[in-house]
Amino acid sequence: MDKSPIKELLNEQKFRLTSERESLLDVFSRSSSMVTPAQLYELAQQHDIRIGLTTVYRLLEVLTKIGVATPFLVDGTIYYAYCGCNHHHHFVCLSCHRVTDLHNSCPSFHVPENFDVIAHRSDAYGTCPDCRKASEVGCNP
Amino acid sequence: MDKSPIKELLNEQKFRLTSERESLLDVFSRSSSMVTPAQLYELAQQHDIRIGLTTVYRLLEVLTKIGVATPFLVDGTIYYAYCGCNHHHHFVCLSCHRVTDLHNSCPSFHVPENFDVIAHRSDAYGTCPDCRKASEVGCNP
DNA sequence: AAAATATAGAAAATGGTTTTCTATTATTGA
DNA sequence: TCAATAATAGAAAACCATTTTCTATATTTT
Repeated sequence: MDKSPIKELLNEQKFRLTSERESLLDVFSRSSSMVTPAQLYELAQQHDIRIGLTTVYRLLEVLTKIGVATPFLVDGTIYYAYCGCNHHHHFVCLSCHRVTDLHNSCPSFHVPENFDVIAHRSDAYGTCPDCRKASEVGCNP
Repeated sequence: MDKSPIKELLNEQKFRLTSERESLLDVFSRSSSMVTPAQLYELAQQHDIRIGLTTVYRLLEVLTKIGVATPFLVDGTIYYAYCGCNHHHHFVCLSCHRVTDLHNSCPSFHVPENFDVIAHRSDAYGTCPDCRKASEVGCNP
């Protein structure tokens, strides 16, 4: 993956792309599901990346600030999805938490006078093909 | 406000609308901003409603389950907005957390084959007229 | 009315997240 | 290049929102 655009975004706000963050970012960007900080920490360890949990929290924080990560609240727990550098919407599987990027056109919000829209979220939730199949097969009472 | 549709929704899942919940629901539904559990607890106390913080958490939990409350994650903290019984979208002021209901048509999500959309969220974030004015006036360096 | 079920609330426990502090590492600037 | 400044890493402790326990009370159901 090309990290230079992310590096630029980071630099704009005086954030540094250290080797720890770079490896962690690699793991994060390759994950097809959204992950909790603890899960990302776990993932990193499986890839022999030795970093502290604190570092994971801090990376997710800066990535969220620059828009490369997006936090999701599902059933009370906070997950982060890797979003790269361009705006899009998401389909989130409520069963396996896999995230599929959607490239629909953005909805138009008709807000009252003098309201200033500076961001929006527009995401779909449901069941992905795999989980759908699994639930159909496994449902044997 | 008419609580009977909410009461029905609660009953469907064997939840009870006790007097504590009823008063708390009144306060919650009249709040124009989204609130944290602690803030709702605070609000209740100001209205001389003596309930425990635990009860606030539990009410928000059941209201979320029946779709009458919606949790929002803003800057790492979880807020709940009162949503009543009909689906709509939201404008959230990032400054004062006031919530304005939007009644736009729902966006159409074009998902790949065999993806099953069962819910969606589509919300706008920005600055409300009051906060916009405040920031313009108060910005005196 | 009696039995079963759900709720209220205080107190304690839990656990995700943040803070603190020190040692490194990277960037700036003389 | 060599300081000086600023940002980061990481372990440990602190913090605090949320959940769990447990007992008493209230509401449904039978």
